Amino acid sequence: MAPVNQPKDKKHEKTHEHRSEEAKSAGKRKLDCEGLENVPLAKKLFLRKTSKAQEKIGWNRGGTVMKNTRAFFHQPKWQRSIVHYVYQNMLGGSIRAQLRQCLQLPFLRSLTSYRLFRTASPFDRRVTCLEWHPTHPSTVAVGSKGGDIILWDYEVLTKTCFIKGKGPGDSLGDIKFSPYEAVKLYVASGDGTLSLQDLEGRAVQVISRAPDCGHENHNVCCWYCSVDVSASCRAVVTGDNLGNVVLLSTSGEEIWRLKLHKKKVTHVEFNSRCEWLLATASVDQTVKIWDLRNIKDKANFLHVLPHDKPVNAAYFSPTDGAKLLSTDQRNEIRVYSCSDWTKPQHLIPHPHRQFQHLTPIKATWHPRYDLIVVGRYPDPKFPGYTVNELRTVDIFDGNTGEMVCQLYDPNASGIISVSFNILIWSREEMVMKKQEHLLKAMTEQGIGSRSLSRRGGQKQTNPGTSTLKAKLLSWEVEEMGTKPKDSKSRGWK
DNA sequence: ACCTTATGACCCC
DNA sequence: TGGGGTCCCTAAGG
Repeated sequence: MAPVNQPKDKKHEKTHEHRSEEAKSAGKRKLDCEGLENVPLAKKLFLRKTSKAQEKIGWNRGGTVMKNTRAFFHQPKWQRSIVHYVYQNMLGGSIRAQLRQCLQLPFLRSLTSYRLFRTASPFDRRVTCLEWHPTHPSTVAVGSKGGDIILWDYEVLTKTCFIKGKGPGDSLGDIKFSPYEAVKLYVASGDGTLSLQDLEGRAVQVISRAPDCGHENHNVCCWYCSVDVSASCRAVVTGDNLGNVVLLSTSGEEIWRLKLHKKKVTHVEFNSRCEWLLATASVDQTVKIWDLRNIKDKANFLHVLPHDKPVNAAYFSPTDGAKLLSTDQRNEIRVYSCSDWTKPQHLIPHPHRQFQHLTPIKATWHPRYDLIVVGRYPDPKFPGYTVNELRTVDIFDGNTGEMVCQLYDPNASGIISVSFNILIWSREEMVMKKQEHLLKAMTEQGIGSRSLSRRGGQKQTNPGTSTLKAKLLSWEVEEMGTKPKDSKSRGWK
């Protein structure tokens, strides 16, 4: 399935184990490691993209897979055939750059057949952030403008968990799964707190509070906008709307707080392969690369990457941590390489301009290929604009900068970035199969009939499959009984 | 059909 | 450095 706009699966590879000796002692060169052997099996098994292939061939059965996999891994390199790599790829393991390139092609071919699989609109405000579950392949955590968080397994009808937010002012800038306990989420909120939320209902732990501005309405002037967690450093970074970056221990002790940017820090991120490397992005139109071992003030960054507009995000590539993908607030996507931070390797023109009432659009990496996924917001002022230009999800090759695919489904009206609804895409044949499966479950549970009537005006494209599709597309998490009664929902147009 | 609400970024004093 | 006004121009709910 295709990441909608914010897959951010980097944490799959971001965790402790890989950042071993080499990463610790190394500089930039070590970023480019190809090592597949060190990747823990558990990680390989659960990388999101693998799930479909696994299901298809019935290999998704814990113990057996582990054994087989282990056998494969212990083959000497020279004995390995393409089968080994294909298999390894299916399991989500990291692969050599060349092979990744070669496997990318069939993946791209399958991408063109991706269709909307399921949607959910569980919030009364727009979606502001999304994170894939670190180990469960079909589960996402999604945060809203009102502070709500939903944990949703879209392969199953009734598996969700909903944490109600505080409403206005509790806008969630960013969420990250704890690398230690997957039931916990670090949450940066517009109410000024950085907290560790528990998805199983245990008490919320406030990790940090943005400085009090002294006004009546406490904290309204300062709030955290972004978070990241490093398992190996046992550290959390966060950035606020005034340009401060804070480094904390995972339990909340403040290590330092420095004003590293002139304006809002939209994104902070640890590098997955090099534990001391940190990237920050800001509306001050810069991305800065830092050496965590040596941060004193705003001037002693390793590199500045000046942009022409405010920057929404700067993500390290999950494949090797050696590239950085930035999105500005108008029409540029950039790919930088750690081999030369002085200029972007690719400057991709792309319309995704900032608008007050839209969640900022952020180009993100596919978790296993150097592919870039980004929502298009057609702009009459953008060169090449046409009147009927669609609000697609665009996919670019991160190595060439070429656009390789556009996803579009008329059922998903509006701007298809992380914005108003949660959209899950999957391969067409899988969509059919899975929708049938889910529909059967719905009928069995006697819960299929009311969703259609409640939701007028949905456009249907194919009369043959429309009923089925409409039911699943309009299916709301609300009907699973997890949505609070006082929360109004948004349906499909 | 029309109005309201929604804590973004920038410019100016 | 901070408050007020303006512009960017979506989308749902009443």
